[in-house]
Amino acid sequence: MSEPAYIQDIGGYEGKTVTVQGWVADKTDKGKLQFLRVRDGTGVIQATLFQKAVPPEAFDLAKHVAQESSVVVTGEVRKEPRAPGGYELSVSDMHAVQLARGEFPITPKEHGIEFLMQNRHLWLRSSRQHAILRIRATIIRAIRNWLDDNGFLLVDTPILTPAAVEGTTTLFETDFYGEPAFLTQSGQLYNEANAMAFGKVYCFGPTFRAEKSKTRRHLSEFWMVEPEWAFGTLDDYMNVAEQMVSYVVQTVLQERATELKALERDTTFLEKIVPPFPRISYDEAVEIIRARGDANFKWGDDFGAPDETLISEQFDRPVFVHHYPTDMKAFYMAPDPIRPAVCLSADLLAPEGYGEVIGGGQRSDNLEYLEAQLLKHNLPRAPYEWYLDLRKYGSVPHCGFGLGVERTVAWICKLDHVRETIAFPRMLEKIMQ
RNA sequence: UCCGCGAUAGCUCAAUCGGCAGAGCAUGCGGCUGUUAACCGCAGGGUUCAAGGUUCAAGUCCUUGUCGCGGAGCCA
Repeated sequence: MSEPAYIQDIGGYEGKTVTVQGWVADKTDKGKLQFLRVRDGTGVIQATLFQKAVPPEAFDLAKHVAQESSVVVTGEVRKEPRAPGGYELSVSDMHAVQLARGEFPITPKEHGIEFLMQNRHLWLRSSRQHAILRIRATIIRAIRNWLDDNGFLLVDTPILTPAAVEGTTTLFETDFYGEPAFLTQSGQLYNEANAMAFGKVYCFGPTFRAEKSKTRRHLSEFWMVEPEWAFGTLDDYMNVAEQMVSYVVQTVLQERATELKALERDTTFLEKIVPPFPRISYDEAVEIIRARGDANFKWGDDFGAPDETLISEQFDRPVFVHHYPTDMKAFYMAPDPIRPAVCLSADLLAPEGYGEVIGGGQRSDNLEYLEAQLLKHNLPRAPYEWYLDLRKYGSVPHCGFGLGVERTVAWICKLDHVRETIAFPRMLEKIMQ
């Protein structure tokens, strides 16, 4: 038996005979000549079988093998400009591991989204999904690398939580030994405890929101990275976030050019993603909306999707919108000391209409203010007692933010919908595979 | 939760005014030594989402329901 090889390394085997183990992605029958496109998860290579060059059983197999049958193909690696990828396998022998039973649902032709989502477990085998999920993996690795290299310690926060962080209507409830427990909406409050212990920390994990949101930017289960650090201010947060996001985008440009090209992503937009990012206040954002969109937009209202698009369209880079009205944001956001009606928060809006990819800001370090905020938001004190402790024992200014992985992937890949950015999306009231 | 659109062959879709259920792709068989969205020929393939109603006649019109898609609100 010849040397086993992965398709991604095939260029290093030119002139040698190798064995590729994979699946039949596609084929062309030319009579006495068969072309198979074989996929092994690392890539696709064209395997060419001439009738007189292979055993009769192998040729018969190639002629009749159905799409997505698993096969082992042995042949000589040849440089071949006519083949996709530039290399081709001149097959000397081939056998099947398992012949696909019946027709593979996902053909090289077009399909509707409903059908594709029903067959998500099989759709993952297609080249477009490969490109997206490889870029996702690179984005996650780049985020981790940047944080690890910049002094942030990974301290993961719990997924099962006893109480709501920001209200209860959007929580998934579970039965925890007979007591209600909720799937986490954010690691934020725990992050603050960790930041007071370790200085600079981050958590990275799944997050759950039972929101009745049925849009192209919402998932019920999504991944979020949340850095949090002591002695950090609103400006520090924006500096860190723009460095991290720029690093992520540049890493994808360097390492995933093939995948971006497969997605037909215009990378000129991505190449511009370098610090500094423009920063505007909520007040200024309202002016933009009033001037170019809704003239009657009320100060204190949250931005809708069209408003966010309008704002982000004014810039060629992601834009921070800071100093939101205090009443609009979570109870723990620090109010501006000079103008308490606004708080030291900022969201990062991605370009090209992708909306909010980061939310964050400076947290209040004041015990009395937080006690008052709990009352104002009708939150019970007992579950937050430990959180208030953080303001009793060496409270310091601190800040942090949360970046939504799926929205970031959708933006960088320029996808219509976040459902393709994760292998098995969990969407509103829908859980299939 | 609200608004809009849709459901016909395995898939993507067509079917005029209410009048014989169609195409392309996929599949099967045959042909072809450079295909790569191949090409050429032949063949098979239908509870028109469900239930009810109007009609001589319903894929088409009406009612209800189910599911899907798009958008809004809310959020990352």
